[in-house]
Amino acid sequence: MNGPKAMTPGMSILSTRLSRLTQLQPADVEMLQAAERDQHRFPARRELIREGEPVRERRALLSGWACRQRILSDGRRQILGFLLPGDLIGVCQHSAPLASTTILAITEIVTCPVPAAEPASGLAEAYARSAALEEHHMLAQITRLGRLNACERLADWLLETQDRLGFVGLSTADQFPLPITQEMLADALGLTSVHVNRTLQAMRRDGLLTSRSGMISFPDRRRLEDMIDYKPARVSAQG
Amino acid sequence: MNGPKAMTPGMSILSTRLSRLTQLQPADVEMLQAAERDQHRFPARRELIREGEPVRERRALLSGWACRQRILSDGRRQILGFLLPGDLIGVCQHSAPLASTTILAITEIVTCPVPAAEPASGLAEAYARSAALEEHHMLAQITRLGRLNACERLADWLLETQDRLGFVGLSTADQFPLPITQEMLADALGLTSVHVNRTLQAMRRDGLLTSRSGMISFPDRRRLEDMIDYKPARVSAQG
DNA sequence: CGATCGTTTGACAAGGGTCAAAATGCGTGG
DNA sequence: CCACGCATTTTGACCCTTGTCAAACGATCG
Repeated sequence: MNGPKAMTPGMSILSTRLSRLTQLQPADVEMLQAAERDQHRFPARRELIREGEPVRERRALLSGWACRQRILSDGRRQILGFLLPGDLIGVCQHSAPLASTTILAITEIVTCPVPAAEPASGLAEAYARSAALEEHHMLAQITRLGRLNACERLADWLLETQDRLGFVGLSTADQFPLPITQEMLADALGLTSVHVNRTLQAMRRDGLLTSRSGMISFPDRRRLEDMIDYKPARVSAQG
Repeated sequence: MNGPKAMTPGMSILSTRLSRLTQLQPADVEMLQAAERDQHRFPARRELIREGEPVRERRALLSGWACRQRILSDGRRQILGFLLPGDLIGVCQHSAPLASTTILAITEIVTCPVPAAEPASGLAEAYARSAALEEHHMLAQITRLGRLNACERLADWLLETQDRLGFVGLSTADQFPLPITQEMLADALGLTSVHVNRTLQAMRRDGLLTSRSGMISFPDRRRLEDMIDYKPARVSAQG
């Protein structure tokens, strides 16, 4: 578990990501950067929100990894998705919302509050596009679990994750951090950790990926993309 | 394929569902009922929206079933979710949205336009809660595909579907219409139609369900619920 | 230098997939 | 009212991907 060290303390990840989602007014960027100064730190393994409880406040992730998860009554776990730096947590349009999932810090994480947006403002548009992206990820997850085999699931998820990290400048062209265990990967991809392990080994043998000390890289990303017909997320006609 | 006949032509399904989601002003209800008069009919198998194309208008489903689906390059299909009477289609907060999935009419369907809502109005709240419910269904779908076996997937999906239909008065306590083929069920649940068939037979043998001419009923719904630890959707602290 | 967590390996089992064909149901037209 | 044609459901035999259980190995940290 060595992700946090690899990530910068998040100087302005939130405003970076949101202004890449849509053009923001300078006043909005300032407001976001002010909010980012109000940082709150959580240790790894801490639950931020528990499924079914009222959502108190809207927060954004500035650094570290978190996940949304559900535990079944017999102990099986499903990781519904991962939260990466720049992502919004619990931002939702209706009043009195209940948390739809538990949110768990994977590494140590830093969060900040998310300023409220005027209706129809650029900021509101950015939040809406962020939500649309999140929906896109959920749909991708459904397709992965429903119709892809183990190798395809891994490839698809890794490509998506590299894109998401790259979007906020946390992935270089050739490598990115992966601060999660194979067991978490298994719980996210609907597999067992044993099978994830074997599939990763096979992919390494085939030259599809290499990894060392929590960093992943693709010798030939194009080949991976072609293998599973990967398409990057696209949510709006503008940008 | 005999669902449509079993459903009423949708006198006021939309306003019924939305006002069950949150308290609405009489003026809002009137506006919705006016919108419902502007009906548009689509034949079964027609694509309403194609993935990646701009979303032109917001519509609501008044009667019939539709689904959101994705086709992989080699022909595999994943059904991401089903749209039932009262559901909103393509309602989204940001400008210039692109359709995240193709939407396909399963039976013949009737739709109407969805009136725009004032920010912070009761109507806006209703739309937001509808979106939250939709997110809930996607999360349930992820858990189903990731961590439930074939029988559990069927049971979980059937219970959820009965609840959704019951919410708009389309399910009596003991039976509800299921106007879809086993192959569609397979594409939704990440299985093959052969396996869906065998699993359904096993469930009938075990007295978990009975079906005849497109109607499903549960001899003992409680038993099914206990079997998979089913919890009905809950999205807001109020109601 | 144990203790602990995570990764790796092996042998075996099983849930679910594949392929192909038969049976059933159903709408249509004569 | 019957017969035909198509879609859907059902069945059988066989196989493969993935899961299970258990143990060994490796790294990291107090």
